Order: sequence, then structure tokens, then C-alpha cells
Amino acid sequence: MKHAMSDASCELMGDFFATFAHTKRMRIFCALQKEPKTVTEIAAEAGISITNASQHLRLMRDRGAVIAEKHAQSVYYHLADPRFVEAAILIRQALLEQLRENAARASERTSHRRSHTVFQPT
Amino acid sequence: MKHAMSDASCELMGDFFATFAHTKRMRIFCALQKEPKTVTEIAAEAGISITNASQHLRLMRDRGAVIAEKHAQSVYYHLADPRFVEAAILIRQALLEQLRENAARASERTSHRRSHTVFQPT
DNA sequence: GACCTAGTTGCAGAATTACGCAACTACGCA
DNA sequence: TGCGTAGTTGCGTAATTCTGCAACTAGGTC
Repeated sequence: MKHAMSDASCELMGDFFATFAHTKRMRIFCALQKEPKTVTEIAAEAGISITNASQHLRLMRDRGAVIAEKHAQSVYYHLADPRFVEAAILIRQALLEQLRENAARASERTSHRRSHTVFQPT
Repeated sequence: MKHAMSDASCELMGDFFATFAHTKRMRIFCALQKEPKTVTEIAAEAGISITNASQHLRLMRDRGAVIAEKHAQSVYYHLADPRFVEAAILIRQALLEQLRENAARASERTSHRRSHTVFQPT
């Protein structure tokens, strides 16, 4: 990338990240990775109230992360773009690898220094 | 329970997204895409005060997004993982394409005056 | 030593976000 | 029509985040 991202792009990206910058919304995202689901199903899977799920879903819908479709008495939500999942997988791999590397570095330091601490993240 | 992502992963991902879920932090991220920079340089490029830049950088540092190295009287910050940039490019492409598609759909809807979904993007 | 530049940090107020409750709409069924 | 299920929304409060100001530390220069 030779050129910097524009201010507009930074705001666009910031809003996108904000859409998923919450544990519960990440859980909703995970619940919708396989197939469309109703608000009740999503709430149950994410372990939150239906009201709260609806509020988070509205936010995600307003930002273009999910799409709602009404069938009979239920509203089915699904992810708006499969690339969101691709990006999430990429990021997750980087984060998990980073965790492993940090843990390895930490244990290396510990074994060389004879530290008192016993705790080591796995 | 066949979760694609564990609760721990959801929290990890949520924290990661929160790290960049802010226009100013995205601008800092963009400023650091090419090369390491000092706080003063970052603040100037992102158009924010040095104090504010330092505060955002601390948050990003605490979450493993950037790394600080002190040389003489200056502190140089750089991105912790090149895959963050890869992911950002992927997401940016998806978002820009989505914007274009939405614009196209919107004009189509306007000309046809009909809709298949209950909720329309705002 | 005094002084300057580069950053960091504590604090407080402002702004934003999260969430529960209760009231509401929308749809289907008898 | 009334009732039950599925979601949404307004509102108030709690919690969190953002940001500027002032005070502070760390290195370098005179």
C-alpha cells in the first residue's frame, strides 16, 4: 500500500470495528456464521435477553453487518458479507498465534530467571 | 454445543475490534502502516494532541496492537503484526464494495419502487 | 546545576454506550 | 374478536470511554 487511508476510510473502518467491538456482538456474529437465525435463537445462543439481542442486532443492522428478513411471525438475521467471516478467521489466527508466541516467550524468560510465579497461560 | 468460536475467542476478538473501533486509533494505525514513528509524528499525522495520541497508543499497546521502543529521547511505535494490515485491507475492500453495491441497489429500488426485505438499510 | 524536548499519567467532566423494564407493534390461530 | 408468540422501541440509569489540563519523569544540551 503506497498511499495512506483517507479520513473517510478511517471513519468507515472505525465504525466497522465498533460494530464488532463487544463480546456479545461477537457472540451474535459467531451464532450467524453457519446459517440465518431468529432473534430468539440468537439470544439463546449468545446467552443474552431477547431485548438486548434485538438492540445489538439493530446496531449491527444499521451498520450493514447483518440483514434482517421477516418470514411469517419471525425475523431471520444473517451476515451481510461472507468476507466478514474471512477477515475474522484471519484476525483470529493472528491473535491466537500471538498468544502462543507470547506464552512461549514468557515461559522462556521464566525458565531462565527462576521466577516465583507459577501461572502460565496456555 | 457446536460453537465455531468459543466464548474466550469472542472476548479476544471483541477486544481486538475495540482496539481499532475509533476514528483516531484507525488514523494512528494508518500512520504506522509504512514505518515506525514517534508520538509527536503520529499525533501530527492523525491530527490530534500529543497527550491524546499517547493515551490512545497506551491502549493499543496494552492490547498488543503496537509495540513501543525507546531510542534516545524519543519513543518509536510500530505495528505488532503485519497480518493486522492484511485484515484491514480485506475489510476495507469488503466495505467499499458493499458501499458500491448498496448504492446500486438503492438506485434500482428507487426506480422500481419495490422491496423484498422488511427492513431497508438507512 | 538550570533548561529544553519528548512522553506519560492522574484527574475530572463530557460524551457515549449498555442494558433492563415496560409498553408497544406485527403476525398467526382459534 | 381475543389470545399467544416474536420482536421492537422509549426511557432511565449504570457503566464505560474520551479528552483536555496540569503535573510529572526521562534524556539531552548548555
